[in-house]
Amino acid sequence: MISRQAKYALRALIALARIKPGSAAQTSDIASGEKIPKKFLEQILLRLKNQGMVQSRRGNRGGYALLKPASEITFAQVLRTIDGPIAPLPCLSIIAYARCEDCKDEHTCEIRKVFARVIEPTRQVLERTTIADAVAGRAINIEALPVTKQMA
Amino acid sequence: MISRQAKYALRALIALARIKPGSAAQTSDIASGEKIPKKFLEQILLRLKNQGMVQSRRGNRGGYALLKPASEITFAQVLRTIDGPIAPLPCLSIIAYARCEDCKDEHTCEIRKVFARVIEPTRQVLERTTIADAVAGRAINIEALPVTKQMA
DNA sequence: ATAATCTCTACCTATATTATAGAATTAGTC
DNA sequence: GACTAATTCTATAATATAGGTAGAGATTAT
Repeated sequence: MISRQAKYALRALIALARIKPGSAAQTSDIASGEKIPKKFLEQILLRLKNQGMVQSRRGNRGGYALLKPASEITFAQVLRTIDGPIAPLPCLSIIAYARCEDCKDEHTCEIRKVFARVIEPTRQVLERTTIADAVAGRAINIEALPVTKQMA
Repeated sequence: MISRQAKYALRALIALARIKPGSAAQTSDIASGEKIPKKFLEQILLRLKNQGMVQSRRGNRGGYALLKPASEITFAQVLRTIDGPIAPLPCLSIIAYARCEDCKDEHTCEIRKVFARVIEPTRQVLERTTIADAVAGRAINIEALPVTKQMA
């Protein structure tokens, strides 16, 4: 399960992608429009800002706007920013690899092999699907994805 | 990330699948062999027993053994027993479906659509891979999986 | 009997999740 | 310049989850 926070982040980014380019949306508007607790959303937007996904303007008539084009913000980036690694095992994580302390041999670990097969298509989808895709209502078709070889 | 408990459960089941049929393995042996805290493993085996995956004998020379053939215990079953739903969103769960309270319309939710694509191949692998596969060292090849249509 | 083992319940600690509160800062507007 | 509306930042809190420990009780083989 992804966290509620991650879901909120995706919804907020989608909302920001929908506003007129050049304009900004205020936290309150997004919060009420998406039914997200306002002060909670503030923190989420702040994290997205620190990651360089959105920009903000303070003060009267301030608000948030996307910093990068929606087509360059992937679901994977958002999930990694909010929830951390996408991988089901530490030893399969790209952004936070860690050896399983209790694993005898990573290369022969059968559990790892199974989850390597699991995470592969997941990454394919999450890294190729962007906020723009979500806004446009075109989720990537899994059948169109090239099949890649097993990870090393 | 799957929980450590789930990883322990999988390893314990694999260990049980390796012992001589008809015999039993004791918690202590599995615990030391797999580097799992013994009392923690006890609880895990108990849960697996209550789910009908393993059987136990108490008292002197007691222990655990698989109740079902290893080829009939899937990774998905184990994960669901220990960690709960496999789905990334409540609204995509088979075993614990729940509407997202803050979702306007489930059928047009773009986030849901994306994660529906994500969970599909994951389920394919986890529901087809068994403890026997892991023991035999043959993880299912993702390329061999039939591609299915999008979920409704 | 007794020793070994599973069974069951309770407990504990640390961390993550999901928020809420409020003061500080900034920027537009009158 | 004062006012107001907004973000920024930090702190706090309630709740849940994860990971593990403890120990009494039940059961079985010897």
